[in-house]
Amino acid sequence: MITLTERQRLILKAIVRDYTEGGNPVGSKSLVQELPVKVSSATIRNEMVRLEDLGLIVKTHLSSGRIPSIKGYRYYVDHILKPEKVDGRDLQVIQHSLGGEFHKIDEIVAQSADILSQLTSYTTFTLRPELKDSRLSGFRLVPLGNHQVMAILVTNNGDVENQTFTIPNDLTGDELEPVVRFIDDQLVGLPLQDVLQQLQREIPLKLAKYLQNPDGFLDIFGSVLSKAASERFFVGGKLNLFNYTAQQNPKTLQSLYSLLDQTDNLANVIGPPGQRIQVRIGNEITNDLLKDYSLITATYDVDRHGKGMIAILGPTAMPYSRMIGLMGAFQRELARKLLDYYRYFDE
Amino acid sequence: MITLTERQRLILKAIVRDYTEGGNPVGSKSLVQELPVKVSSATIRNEMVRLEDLGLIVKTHLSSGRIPSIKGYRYYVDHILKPEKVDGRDLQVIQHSLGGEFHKIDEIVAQSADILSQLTSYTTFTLRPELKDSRLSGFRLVPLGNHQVMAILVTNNGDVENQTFTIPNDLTGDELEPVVRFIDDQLVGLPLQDVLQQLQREIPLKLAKYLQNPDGFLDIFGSVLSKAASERFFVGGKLNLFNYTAQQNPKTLQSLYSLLDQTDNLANVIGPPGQRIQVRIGNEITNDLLKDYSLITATYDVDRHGKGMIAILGPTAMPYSRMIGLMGAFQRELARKLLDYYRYFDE
DNA sequence: AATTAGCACTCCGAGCTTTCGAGTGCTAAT
DNA sequence: ATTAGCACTCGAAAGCTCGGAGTGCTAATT
Repeated sequence: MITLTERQRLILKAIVRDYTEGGNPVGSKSLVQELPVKVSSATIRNEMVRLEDLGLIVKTHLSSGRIPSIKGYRYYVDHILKPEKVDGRDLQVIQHSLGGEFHKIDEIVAQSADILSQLTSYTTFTLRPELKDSRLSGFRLVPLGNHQVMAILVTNNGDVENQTFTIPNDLTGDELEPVVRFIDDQLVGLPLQDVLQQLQREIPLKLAKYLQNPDGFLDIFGSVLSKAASERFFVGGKLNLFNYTAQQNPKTLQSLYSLLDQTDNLANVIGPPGQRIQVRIGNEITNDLLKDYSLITATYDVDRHGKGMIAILGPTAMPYSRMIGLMGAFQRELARKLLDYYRYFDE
Repeated sequence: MITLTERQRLILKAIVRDYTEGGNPVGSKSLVQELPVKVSSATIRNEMVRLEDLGLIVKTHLSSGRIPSIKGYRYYVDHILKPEKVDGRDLQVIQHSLGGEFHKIDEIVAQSADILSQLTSYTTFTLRPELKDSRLSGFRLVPLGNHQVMAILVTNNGDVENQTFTIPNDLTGDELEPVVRFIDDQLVGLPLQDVLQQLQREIPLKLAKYLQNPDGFLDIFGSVLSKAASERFFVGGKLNLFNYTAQQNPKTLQSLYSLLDQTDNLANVIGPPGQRIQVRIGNEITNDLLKDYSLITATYDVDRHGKGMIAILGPTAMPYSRMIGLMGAFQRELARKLLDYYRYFDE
């Protein structure tokens, strides 16, 4: 456990702030003017030697100013930083953008990623409230004519998933009736996870009683079901990558872009829902591509409708204080909006 | 009209090829070895002076080798180039990727953009066969319970568009019946364009006979309808931008990315369906951001189901011959696949 | 014991110079 | 009409200088 004197903390704080704002290593002379205590540059230099011994700041070369190390950011975030009160205008932007009418959870969550990236100028991810606790509340097969049929799956949370299939022969209501009855009797009310499991074994057996050849139906049902039960990430502000990654080589940028396009990887990056707000800095992120970035994640809680996540990806030199304040506000607003949305389906 | 001697054409052709492959300005000495005719470097230099006077090649500085000008590429494409026979493996990739089973036109067309970008290492756009000639062949309102209703629109080409709406009160079959009857009687069979027009004036009036308060329904119907009637572009290989644009500054790259993300702009870039294969080079493209790139567009024809487009965006120094050959093959394969797909809905 | 002034030392980066090689245009000879 | 020969040009890479910002250390001061 590292303990710092008050003056050392002030110096570390000032170094973090200066470097984050200006992007240049910070020297002892410029600190003299900024510190609230009156000391000479030589004293600051002596203190900096101690901070460096503790591994909190480093030099870029033998006679350069100092920049915070990962450990330094860590200490700053854990022990110095106070979340900034969120700006009134920012709050207004959030409330206004979430204020409109939405017809899908996914729309709200996708929109959230965009707002957050706009407010931060960084890249953001959002994950909708987990689907694993959702229950199947309805399934429809709508014949569209022309050898097409649309399968629609509805959950108790109001999520709707659908897919159109082309089939060899048109279906009639009579053929569908036993299938629909089977679903209603046996599966409605079960968590999607359970249905997904049963799909492997029980369902084909049971369905055999109702249908001659259940394979076609199983494909359709399984496909919509797994679509409905899969996690979905939304990414906002991909273009912002260009802004905070300027000095890097283009290959790295390309890899990053590619990472952000494969949204199924993002689950590993963000990690499971956890404490309310979490900051991971540099190599604390379990992905080598992101070892020079920082990731702020937050879990939002929509009561019994599950938990979701929001995340901000940016440079390690990031205005953490503002970001964390913003995250807190967003967390609350999003949870509130979603609760409001879910009210429809609770009655 | 420019006329060149045979030797001049050979020189221009070699310059285009060398520069396209190597990326460096081409000098007289290296050409000596490559030309099929035996001449000295001095002779080539003399010829190059003439080609430069005609504006077909330029120097990057006073004593550098030559690179083709836009006019030079133009001449090459129009008068020298022969489309390369498409590689057997490439053809196999195309056929295999289009060979699978699809449930939507859009899936096929989106997949096409990906295949083409993979084969070319460039960025590609595809536009599905125009929807404007599609006719409305069905409309459904499916109550999902929980204050939700799904609107489904089907066209005679088998396109299905759907959207879920949250409504204040649950609908019953009885309430929907007159609306569905109205659509069937009055609108089914009409081109989507016509329906869209009527939506402004006639439909609200006529609907008043059937429904007390038609506004809610009009919103829903209009929303799905305009979704169904809108053009949609698919972009493939956005990441490839990083490869063929390396030397450019990152700001340009960012703008380009942004352009490709706003797919509604792409209609202007690609232009209307036209001749079968068209090459636009540098400033011939009506978009300043693309003035250092080339665009190859092709129109594919699916008989009475309309025409669509495919396009390749790459550097001006592009292996045109291979690209055009590939474009031709792709054009045919895609048209064939789509015809095959449409067969279902023709019966 | 903590702080500070003074100073020699380090290193980066911007700008300048040098050098090398590839390429050109021109002239005169073939 | 073609070619050999040659002086000339320019860019890119490598080497150089120099100023500025910053450091650590020592000795003096509080």
